[in-house]
Amino acid sequence: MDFKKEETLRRGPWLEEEDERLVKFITLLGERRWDSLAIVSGLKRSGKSCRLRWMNYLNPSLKRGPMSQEEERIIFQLHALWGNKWSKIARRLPGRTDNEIKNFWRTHSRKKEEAQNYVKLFEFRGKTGEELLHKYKETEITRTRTTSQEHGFDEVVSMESAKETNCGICGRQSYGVMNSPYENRISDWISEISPDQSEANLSEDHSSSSSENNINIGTWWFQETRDFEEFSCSLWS
DNA sequence: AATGGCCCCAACCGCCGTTTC
DNA sequence: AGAAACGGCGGTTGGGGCCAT
Repeated sequence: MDFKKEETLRRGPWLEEEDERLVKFITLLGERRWDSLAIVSGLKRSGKSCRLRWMNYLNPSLKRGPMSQEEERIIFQLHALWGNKWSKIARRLPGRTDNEIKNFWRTHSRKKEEAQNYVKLFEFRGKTGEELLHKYKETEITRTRTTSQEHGFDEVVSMESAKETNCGICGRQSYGVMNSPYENRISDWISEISPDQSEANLSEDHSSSSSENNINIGTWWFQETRDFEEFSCSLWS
């Protein structure tokens, strides 16, 4: 890339004004031609950086907040199946990004591994280790709840709730997806520009969420891997 | 109150495959 | 056909926040 051009590019955390400008231009021009979009918008960012910011943070279809148990289970199982194919795994979890899943995995796989090592150690000493696993799960639930509260979300649905389990990976609301002030602002920007379109997207989300399916994904997925793949793919169509 | 260590996650980097011209 | 631009992906980094000391 041109050295002079690169020299003037901004890096590091995005400012609110930059986010707002980016959202406006994406709404006008669409999610493509990122280099051109970066230039036209006047943002002193690379196209790649703009794309990443949108894909990983600004896109209103993204979920916020901690992973549900169902999501965690899916991540662990798919990782066992596919390895570090984060984007592939992310496609099975609408609203979650590869980056998010990658970060989640790095954090929690280590914890889980540690817990399992303890279990092995205690089993070796003649104990069951179930108590430790239980303890681990408890701390994870506590973590999840406090994290949600820290971020100021409107509602937190218990990870044990039957509603959430039944809705699986269907829709944002079924996850107890909450509206952080920042997320609300992004939605406002978009609706300011094209209220019709955002409305349409919302209703589309609703229909594609297929809550009528009422399927407990977590319990049957491993017996019905193929069906699940088809089901989750259909969420994206 | 200061500080050092740890965790989390947004952002960046480099590579590679695909698309466009 | 080939070069350049674009987009996607996985790995890595850096900074902010939290917590224990």
